[in-house]
Amino acid sequence: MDRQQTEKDDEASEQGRPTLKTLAFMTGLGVTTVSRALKDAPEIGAETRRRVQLVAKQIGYRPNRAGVRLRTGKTNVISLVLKTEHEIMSFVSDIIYGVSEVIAGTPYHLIVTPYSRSQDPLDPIRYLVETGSADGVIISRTQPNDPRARYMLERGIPFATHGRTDMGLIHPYHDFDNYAFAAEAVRHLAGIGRRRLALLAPPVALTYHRHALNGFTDALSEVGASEIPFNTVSIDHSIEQIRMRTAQVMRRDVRPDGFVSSAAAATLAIVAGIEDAGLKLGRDVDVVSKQSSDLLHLFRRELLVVNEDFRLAGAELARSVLGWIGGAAPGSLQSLSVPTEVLAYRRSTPD
Amino acid sequence: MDRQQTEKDDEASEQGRPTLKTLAFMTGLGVTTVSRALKDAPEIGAETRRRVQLVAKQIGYRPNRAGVRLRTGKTNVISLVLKTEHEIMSFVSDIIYGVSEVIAGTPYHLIVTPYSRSQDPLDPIRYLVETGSADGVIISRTQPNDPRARYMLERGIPFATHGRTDMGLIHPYHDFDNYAFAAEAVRHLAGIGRRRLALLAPPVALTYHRHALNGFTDALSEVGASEIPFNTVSIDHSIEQIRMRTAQVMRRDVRPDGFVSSAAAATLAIVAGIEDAGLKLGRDVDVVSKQSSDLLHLFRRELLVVNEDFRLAGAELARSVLGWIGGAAPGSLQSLSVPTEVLAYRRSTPD
DNA sequence: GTGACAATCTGTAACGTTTCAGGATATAGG
DNA sequence: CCTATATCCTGAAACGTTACAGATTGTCAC
Repeated sequence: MDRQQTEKDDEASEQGRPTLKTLAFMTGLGVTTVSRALKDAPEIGAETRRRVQLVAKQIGYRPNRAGVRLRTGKTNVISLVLKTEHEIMSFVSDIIYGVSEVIAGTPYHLIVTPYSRSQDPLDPIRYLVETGSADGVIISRTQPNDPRARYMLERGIPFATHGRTDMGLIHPYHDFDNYAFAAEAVRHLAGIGRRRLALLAPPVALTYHRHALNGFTDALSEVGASEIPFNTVSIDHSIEQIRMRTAQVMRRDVRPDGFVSSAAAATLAIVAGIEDAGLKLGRDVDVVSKQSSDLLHLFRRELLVVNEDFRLAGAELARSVLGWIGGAAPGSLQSLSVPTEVLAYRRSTPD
Repeated sequence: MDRQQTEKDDEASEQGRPTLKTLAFMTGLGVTTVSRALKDAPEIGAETRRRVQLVAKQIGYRPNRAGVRLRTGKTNVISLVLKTEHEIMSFVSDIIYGVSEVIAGTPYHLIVTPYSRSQDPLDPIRYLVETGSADGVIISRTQPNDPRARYMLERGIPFATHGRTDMGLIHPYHDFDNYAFAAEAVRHLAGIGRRRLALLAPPVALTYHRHALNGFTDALSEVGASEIPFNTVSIDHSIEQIRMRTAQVMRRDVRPDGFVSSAAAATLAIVAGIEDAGLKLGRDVDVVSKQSSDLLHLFRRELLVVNEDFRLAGAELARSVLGWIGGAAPGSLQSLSVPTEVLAYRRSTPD
């Protein structure tokens, strides 16, 4: 009797999770054949292929990620790079859910790679690229001239940015149309008689600062309203800073009668500042704000809102990265989310 | 001249990232020696050790994760298992930041493993364990008799729960003391003259439902106040449902003059419901709410709040899991976060 | 001088996968 | 009957790491 098989018997009867070797033993085929059969290689007979796949499914075979990764370099990982500073009413959970939605049912895992304020934003990217820790990367807080995007383009690693760059380089992105948002907001405010408008913009360093600003000023001249400068704060400032600054500007003789706010949390601060100055929302001043969940109307029903869907953003970003990894042209993986119209929950009548 | 070295020369002069082989070539040592030297093994000469470590640092050697994982089974991954349903004002970003904080500077990566409402919560856990995808797991939405905790205990995989179980089994957890929160809230409301209190509790299935409820009822009898039943909704219900239900109960003859709310988003709904019924916060009724970021006082300054720090929770959970992986006793890795006292921003005087 | 022993170091194998370079068999062409 | 070719399958090697089982020194006791 042939006892050279002893080793193989042992291996295959071991308890651990099944490997290609297990499958090979069970089907009586070679490891190579099994590997090929599982990925529908054409040089494997149709019947063999079905047989292998059946057995694999039956015993719940799952390729060992470490094995694949070591051999091929493919990590099956998408990394979401995040700044860990506390953003109040943060949208990152929504982005994560959006990404998750898309990669569920793919072999991809989502890893979250954090960096802190004190760090160079390039650090985590370098780490990921140098250690080959991910097949694709998603970044946010995108800048017009973004060193991270440039770096990844140079190394040829697929990525997508939340927000656009402005370097003449082509890469996948998803962005909310902040130009349209700001412009619509201004038009709406003008439509209800507001003439002196202030913009609480995103931080200057980020690309969408300019988008929002341009939409704001373009619409201002279109409707013939004027701007009250409000650029000493941005939505990155603290609630308290925005609140104080708002109160200050509202106490002036020439004060805004309308605000455009690029973030929901900041809007709370603006409203607080307005009320600190003894003025009333909806009567003395109106505020149009972006929001990512439908909460602002509970806060003050006079608030005017435009919705931004971060879960959608996450999903689009994930789709883009996977698309690039899958070989699609980066230029074809760009999307822009069109704002909803300005929504008024209920306006109190000015008296 | 010895040209048997040709192969080795080639390998070491390749461009890719350095491996043990590269280091071995550069130092003139064997791969095994290098591997040992890097982990301070005692059988390596002190000088050799320093030399290897110096070179490794110089050329920026980083162990290949796939190699380690394949050989040892160690993934250097912590998985955070999350339900992906849209939670408004979600705290998951804070938890993620807290976890990140702790695992920064360790070789660990954080992967987010989602599951959706429709799925068995055990599914993602089974996946992780069966595929050996993580060295440690963090779960939330913990139940008194939690199948996930039981499963992981059986398989011996380190984990920590956000919230406690009640199965007589010992495992690491971090929890906010919701008993103390609810009790304190009741005492505070009683202290300002409120006698008929309603509790908006966490969903019944979760362990901290009972904690909150017990704290609530114990304190009620302690201060001699009475409960207005409000258990047809929980903080898992939609804003609209909570709002409607609040308005209903506030229109009754015998209505609450105080609420204890276990979540900030739900509090917005409660307040909206109160005002729907034509009543005034701070005059007709007071509300004590948990909050995880300091926003509620902007919403209505009459709100009474207790802060819960989810970033801390994330950090503690990460520390617990790492501790367990590191061999600490699970029983020593449990922590309970004591609530801050009830904070009043500013109360309007009842008239 | 020799055996024992400690101190350092090293090669080989293995983890699970895919790729490379074939090998075996059958079919067809001449 | 032999060769060419297509079809289907296979073993060996490699990815980077660690564990195992030595190998090579030098030192010391006797």
